[in-house]
Amino acid sequence: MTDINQQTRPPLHAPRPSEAAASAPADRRDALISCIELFFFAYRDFTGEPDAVLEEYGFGRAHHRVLHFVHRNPGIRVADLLAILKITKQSLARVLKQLVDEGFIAQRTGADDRRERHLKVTAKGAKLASRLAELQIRRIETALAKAGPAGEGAARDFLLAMIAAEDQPAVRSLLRIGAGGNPGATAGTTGGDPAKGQLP
Amino acid sequence: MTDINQQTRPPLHAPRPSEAAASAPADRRDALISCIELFFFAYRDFTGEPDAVLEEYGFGRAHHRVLHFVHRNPGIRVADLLAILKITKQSLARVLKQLVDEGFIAQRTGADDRRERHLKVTAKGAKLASRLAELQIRRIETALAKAGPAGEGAARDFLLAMIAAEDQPAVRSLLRIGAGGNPGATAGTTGGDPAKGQLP
DNA sequence: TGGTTTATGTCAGTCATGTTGACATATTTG
DNA sequence: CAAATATGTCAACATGACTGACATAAACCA
Repeated sequence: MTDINQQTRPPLHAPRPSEAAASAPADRRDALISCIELFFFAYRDFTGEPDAVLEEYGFGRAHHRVLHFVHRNPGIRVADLLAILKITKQSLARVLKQLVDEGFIAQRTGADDRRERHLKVTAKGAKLASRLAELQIRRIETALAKAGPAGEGAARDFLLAMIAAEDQPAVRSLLRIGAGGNPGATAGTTGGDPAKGQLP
Repeated sequence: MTDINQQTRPPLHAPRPSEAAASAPADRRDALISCIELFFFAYRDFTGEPDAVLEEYGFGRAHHRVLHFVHRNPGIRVADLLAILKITKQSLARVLKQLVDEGFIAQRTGADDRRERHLKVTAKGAKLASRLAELQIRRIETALAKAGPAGEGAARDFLLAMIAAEDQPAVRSLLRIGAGGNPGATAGTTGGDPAKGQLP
């Protein structure tokens, strides 16, 4: 198997044609493209460690997402989970059923509206969710540290701004985040009660 | 269908037990957990627009990744692509075959070593790759702008630091990135020729 | 009250993308 | 020439997404 880390060949990249010219925009474009790639590699490694743990339980990425958001939002309804994950109820059903059957998540009929199912993690589920979160927290903590103290806010602003504009109010509400670091940029959109209306 | 954006219910989150206590670490933990969620939402939206375009062609995420790295690394060998993507040759074969059959990628037998296949995009492939890259570039450009001018470097450092330490040399080389923004943090690891040895 | 809407669950089939394992072919290398 | 290497290919399988159809219970409303 060709290891990515032991090669004795010339650099992979032929200099791109536009690169030699004194073109500032081409350099700029290159920098942005490398951000695309950084984001790809970063996300892959971000999920890598949890995936290894989940495998011990016979779970996958989908289980992690469900467990995480139920852990973070005790009493969440099925419909809310679907809205957050943006998957179909059939997709959710498969993994949720496993998590419930194996005792990681408990369901309870809604008191107000008895059609609703409210989900929360069991002690067992909380333990696994915390273990997985710990791995990602540590990685993020280290990465933020390397971005510097001032860089932490910037990194958060960057991630938030990467989210589609139409989803941002919901995400801000879900995460209890105020207006972004650069006020004015989203002015006009920030005119809502941050704690109400976006997600149930 | 419950829309994520029109609800009239109380806030989803019950305040977590640890939240009321004057615990700085719990707040810190919460902030980091919201980064986990930001990263999840950000990556999903990051790939959302390209996915919609790819669908027009009957392609998926896997096709985009292959097309992207071939576009960025003309003449790349199959083995190198496998090392970058970290998938099996069987997985690669399926999507690569489609891209070749449909004229987006061309193969050429290696001049030095005739066992090797060197891949590059065709004009048609370059056009699609550029179109997809443009979508992601614009999103990143906007997001970096919102992180502020000083935040741009921080965001890049953050993403790079999110990558597993053992992959960083290879990624730095692939992206032609020098040592990270915070010198000293990775000191000792940075002692290599940046343009050689990591990837072919 | 009774019909409609809503929240949820479930069956059945399909698709995309990853995996393992086995094996074939061409070419380079020792 | 034998062994190692780079690539390709067949077959089977797992995961996690999708669509479409239908069932049930509860709430809402005219």
